[in-house]
Amino acid sequence: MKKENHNINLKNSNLKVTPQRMAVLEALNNLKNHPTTENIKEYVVKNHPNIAVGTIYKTLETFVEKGLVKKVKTEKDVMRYDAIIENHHHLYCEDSERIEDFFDDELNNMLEIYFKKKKIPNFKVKDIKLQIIGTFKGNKS
Amino acid sequence: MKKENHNINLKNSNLKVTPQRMAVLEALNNLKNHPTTENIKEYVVKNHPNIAVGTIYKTLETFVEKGLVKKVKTEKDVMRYDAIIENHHHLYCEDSERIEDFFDDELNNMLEIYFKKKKIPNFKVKDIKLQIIGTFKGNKS
DNA sequence: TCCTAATTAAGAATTATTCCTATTTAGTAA
DNA sequence: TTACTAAATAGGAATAATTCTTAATTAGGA
Ligand SMILES: [Mn+2]
Ligand SMILES: [Mn+2]
Ligand SMILES: [Zn+2]
Ligand SMILES: [Zn+2]
Repeated sequence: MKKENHNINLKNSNLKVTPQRMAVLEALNNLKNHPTTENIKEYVVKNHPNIAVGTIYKTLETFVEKGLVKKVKTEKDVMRYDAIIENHHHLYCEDSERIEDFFDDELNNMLEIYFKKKKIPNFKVKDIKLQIIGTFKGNKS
Repeated sequence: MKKENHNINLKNSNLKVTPQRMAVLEALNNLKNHPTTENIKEYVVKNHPNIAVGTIYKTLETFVEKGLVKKVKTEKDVMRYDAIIENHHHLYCEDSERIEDFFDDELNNMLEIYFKKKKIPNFKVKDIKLQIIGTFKGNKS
């Protein structure tokens, strides 16, 4: 994703375009595996050695509020972020911190149809995400 | 769930039966909404005013290790625990901290069949959990 | 170019959780 | 029963992630 797009995304959200925000957006788009704030800091610091860590926290919070990024649910004490906004699911590795994206339109359709037919009493479904837990075969975990 | 069962669960896990562990188990079984450590502490303290908060953390960690309870994935900074071990899904309220259990064998079967047929490359599925996000209608949120 | 509300840097403060260690205790075996 | 000992707990210090505070800086508009 190019700088132009970041620029546009920020403006669309009524956010001032600052070097710090551009840097965090770039980190989010380049880092895989649903980065922690720490991961993002490490990436950003390369080009912006003077950025304050509080700014990164604040920036991420702002981005979540504006819907530019999403938080990823985990059972750990560190927050992780997802630069991909479109609906998708996650593969959680049982023995490492690896979390991969999983896209599957067929699955989404199946679930949509299922829950359209079978209502949940007293609950209005807005979104469904799968946590697919298991292990990655082969390559680096 | 009666005290007898707690007793048995602990012994089966090779854990000494202590008043503290009994109390935490009882709290877990009585508190709904996937309690935090704080919730559990508040409950336990009623009958065990002298329990140390560190003991509750340690006890919960031990229970998770032994598979007596599970952690619940959230995007918050407080851990939440689930006394229900059998496979089930969760309804997450968008506007509150409410998380309810959702059991659905038909859904589980559908998913099992789906993923049996459609393999995920390089990933061995062990477990699938749905996060069903939305809002509760009516009653107290 | 100037103005000002928004943003940032820096570091203190907070919160949840973990760690440490002296003391206590559950379970076991004499 | 009693004594023993590994395991568990209490109490409090330490840590780690995150949030808060405030003075200085800056982006974007007039
Ligand atoms: Mn979490
Ligand atoms: Mn924390
Ligand atoms: Zn993702
Ligand atoms: Zn549950």
